[in-house]
Amino acid sequence: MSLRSHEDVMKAVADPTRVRILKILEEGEMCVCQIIAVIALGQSTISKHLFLLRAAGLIKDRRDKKWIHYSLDGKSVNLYAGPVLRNLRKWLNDDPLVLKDRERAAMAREIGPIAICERGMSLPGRKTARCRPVYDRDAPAAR
Amino acid sequence: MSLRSHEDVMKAVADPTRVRILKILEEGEMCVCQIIAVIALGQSTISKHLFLLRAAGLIKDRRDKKWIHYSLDGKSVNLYAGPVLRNLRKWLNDDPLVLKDRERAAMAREIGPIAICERGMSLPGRKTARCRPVYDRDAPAAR
DNA sequence: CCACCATATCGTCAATTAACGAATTGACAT
DNA sequence: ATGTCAATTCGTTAATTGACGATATGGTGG
Repeated sequence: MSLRSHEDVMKAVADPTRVRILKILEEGEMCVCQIIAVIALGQSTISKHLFLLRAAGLIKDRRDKKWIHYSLDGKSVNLYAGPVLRNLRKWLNDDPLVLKDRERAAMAREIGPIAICERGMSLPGRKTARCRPVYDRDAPAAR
Repeated sequence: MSLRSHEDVMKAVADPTRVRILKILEEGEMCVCQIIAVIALGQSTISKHLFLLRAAGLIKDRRDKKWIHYSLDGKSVNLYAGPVLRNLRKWLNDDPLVLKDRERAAMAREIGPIAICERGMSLPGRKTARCRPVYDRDAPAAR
């Protein structure tokens, strides 16, 4: 446990997309297809993010039938993972994007993996506009 | 205080060089030329790192005569800075590179800014070999 | 034991980042 | 006022990163 593993964890939580994933996992485990639907980025992109989060010891996975469910790793081998997850739980709970993700995550949980995969890993969303919440670092501060 | 400022702080501590700087500042404030001598990277490189750490609210600066002294920012405006600094204080205290930096920092403090600047911002070091402690992410685990 | 399909991996591209040396800045001290 | 010099900013380069679409993998369920 030294600079190396510290770097892994900090780099993992330095990316807003990965933080968004961690924040929706706070509510409970989720399968990959659901995470893809909520975050609305390419499947390979999400897969890579999950790989990095797991490599950092922040999340763990479990297979159930055709689906792989990810969840926060409560007892990580990485010394730094626990405290970081505990801080995160207290933080960002009023961030607009995190809130929106939570809503979408709730929807994804209701719908369930089967229906989400059938729909091509997307959420219902509004009929007209493409509804994909994105993180824009340079967006004006929340209203 | 949301994803944006969280990102700033986490990105700041995701870089091992910046962590090394924070760890030597734990022992007390230091002027730029001393930090350069301890970390042994280019002057402009260190200056950039200090800029990012300050932008993240992790450190603050103070001018004394010709020298600018940096120190950990105990009461940062960035909500995330305090907890992160507090964690860091507990962490990495047995990392080989951090330990070596501490020795060099002690030396730099003894010598003082004046002498260090005269020496071209370097520490005495062993007579023969170029003695520059570097972080190698892929180095075999510490002996 | 085979086909399917959820997930992982690969290859590519654009954007970001960390390093360097050179040029600039600006406070101090004459 | 002005030269000095510690520190910052600039410009370049190589390495890393995040995104994508296409392809590969391997567990499930027939």
